[in-house]
Amino acid sequence: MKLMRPLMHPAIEDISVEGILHVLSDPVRVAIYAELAGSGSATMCSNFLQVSDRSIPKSTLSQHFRALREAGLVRSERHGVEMRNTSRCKEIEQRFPGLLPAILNAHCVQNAGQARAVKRKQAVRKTKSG
Amino acid sequence: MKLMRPLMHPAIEDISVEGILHVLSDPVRVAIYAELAGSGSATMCSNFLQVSDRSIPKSTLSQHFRALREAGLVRSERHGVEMRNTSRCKEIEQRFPGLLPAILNAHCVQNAGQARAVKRKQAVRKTKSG
DNA sequence: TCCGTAGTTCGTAACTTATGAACTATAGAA
DNA sequence: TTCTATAGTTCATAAGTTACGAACTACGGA
Repeated sequence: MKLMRPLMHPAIEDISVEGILHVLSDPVRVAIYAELAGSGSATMCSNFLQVSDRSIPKSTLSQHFRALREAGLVRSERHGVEMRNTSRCKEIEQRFPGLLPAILNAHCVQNAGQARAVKRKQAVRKTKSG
Repeated sequence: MKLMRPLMHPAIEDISVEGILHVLSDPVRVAIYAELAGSGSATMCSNFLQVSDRSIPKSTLSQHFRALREAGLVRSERHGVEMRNTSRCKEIEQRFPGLLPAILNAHCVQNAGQARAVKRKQAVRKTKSG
């Protein structure tokens, strides 16, 4: 009978810039983290994402949360059958001031730019067809 | 006779946060970039690194510079037999304000912390032996 | 005790990265 | 022009990483 390993969280001083950058260099993981740390709710259970985007298998999501946790970006706690994740942004802000805000802001800028590009394309298509 | 492909540089609007984070999540590449963009000289030829750190094979260094270039962090130009690399930090600062300064600063913080940890260990060793 | 839900682990296929050997490209000497 | 040295690139491949389905654990409630 193989048992589940306990959840590992690095101490704040063991969190590395490379680790943070690596974990946030994946589009799914930045999106999760942006939701958690940004405008969204302070806590998020992994299942929320499975419900909102059925395209990501749950084993993959589980690995993404593990990556976020082991890089120190997120604190996870089991509550009954579900897992609650909270951002460790305050701690990280102490160690690496400005890093996470800058990344999240860049992420927003990029998303806004993409949305604008899509609108432009739609407008062009309408002009051609009309 | 296979010829060398031309150097590809993305347009500023095609540079992605994920690409930047991924490329800078490698310790060798952040170190190169920090040297280029930070306190060091504005231009750097790849060979400089081979001379200063013999432990990295030149084919590996070549790939690292290609990664930096294709993520949009660096502009490379061939000058005779050597390659000159310059940071594209001004352009990136326009697109993603504060992102690169925050990463470079975090990198400094981390290096400073590591240096302090090493000194602490040395001090402990001296106390034990003395 | 059995079922359903939430998440984890494992095996493996697909992808990425590092590196040595062989190459291109250029400058300068003979 | 041809030879030689230097700087960097490409290619093959070995080593490492990641994604995902199937089978599992863990917990709550009927």
